[in-house]
Amino acid sequence: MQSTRDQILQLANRYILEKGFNAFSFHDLARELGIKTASVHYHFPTKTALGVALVRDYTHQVNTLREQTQSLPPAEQLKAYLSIYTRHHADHRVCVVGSLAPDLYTLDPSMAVELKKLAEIILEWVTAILEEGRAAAVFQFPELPRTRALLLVTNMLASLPLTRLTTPQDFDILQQAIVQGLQPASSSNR
Amino acid sequence: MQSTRDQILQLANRYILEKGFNAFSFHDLARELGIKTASVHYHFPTKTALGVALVRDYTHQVNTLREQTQSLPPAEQLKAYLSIYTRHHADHRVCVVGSLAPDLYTLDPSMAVELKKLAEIILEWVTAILEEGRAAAVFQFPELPRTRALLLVTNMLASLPLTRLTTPQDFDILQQAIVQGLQPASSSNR
DNA sequence: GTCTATATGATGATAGAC
DNA sequence: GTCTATCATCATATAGAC
Repeated sequence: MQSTRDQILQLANRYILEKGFNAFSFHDLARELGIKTASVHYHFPTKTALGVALVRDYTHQVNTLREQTQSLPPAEQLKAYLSIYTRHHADHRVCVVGSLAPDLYTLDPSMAVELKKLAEIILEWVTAILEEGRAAAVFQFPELPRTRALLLVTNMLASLPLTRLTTPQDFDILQQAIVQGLQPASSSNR
Repeated sequence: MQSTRDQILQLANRYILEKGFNAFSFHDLARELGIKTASVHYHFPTKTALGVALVRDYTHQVNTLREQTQSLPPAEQLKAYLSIYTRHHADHRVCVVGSLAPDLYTLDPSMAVELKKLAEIILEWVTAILEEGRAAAVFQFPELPRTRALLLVTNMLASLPLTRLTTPQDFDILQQAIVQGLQPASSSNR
């Protein structure tokens, strides 16, 4: 059985990833959960408080996934990272960073801070995967690991909104190209 | 002298790229232009009408830039494309697609249609640049041109929101890596 | 083209009863 | 924890005068 707090968090997460932080209200949450807006305010005094809790939650999930996969081979770690976006894509959603970053200047500073932390955590994780993969000779790339991580993360971040405009297949094409681009190449690489 | 209509369009464009479509109102526009909301409604009956005009405007600018640069060498054409994002980055803005695509499911269908057209136009343009560059042996890459265009465009789309979270220098690092990654390589390529 | 005035509904948030 | 009731504010939009 899920607490009301968790139900609110989960539903708000869905709204943010589907419509954006500025396009849902406490009334939307209350209606869908069969409660009143005052009850939502009991669990989260302000919308900003809800937003902060949500980003922290997401950050925690990312950290957990990293820990759970850190002893796997680099290629599997990368798969785990990419699987986040595969799931979002299947649900026609974008990711938290992709949703909130464009709205950054409309967010309360307390939310912005959490979002920046999340972005750093993701970048650091991907950088570490790439470094380990290159050291093990299962990945090959000419850039600095962090630079390649920036390329990879921006690919994934934008793949979700962009392929809602083109075609869902483009998402699979993108993920495949990213994996192949890291392959130690016979002759030419990505 | 700029018409009121054009002033509204320009200001709305700024708001969308800085805060998102769902985070500015006709009152914001009116206040900053020293007019009343009813006057804004005279030029654009609905917010959706304003949004449609805005995306069409942006599409027109992209088309113009493509035409103006189509007889230049591929590397210069690519620079022209990348310069769009360089300018947005300097202004702490995202691009139209990067701003509106995450909000897609909150937009009126008439806006969504224009946005999808814009995305296709950009992808087609970049694909053409990459094809021409590879034919002229100034670019090298193993993917299909359209696949590489997807990679390149997602890099640029997400670079603007993401580097507002990390550091502005990351934007330059990204653009440089993209250009270098297309270089016909001595040994290893991107 | 721009204004005043107004309608209508949504939004974030709070006080206090149960 | 959840409710009713209420508030102030804001948003989109329209009618009609100037």
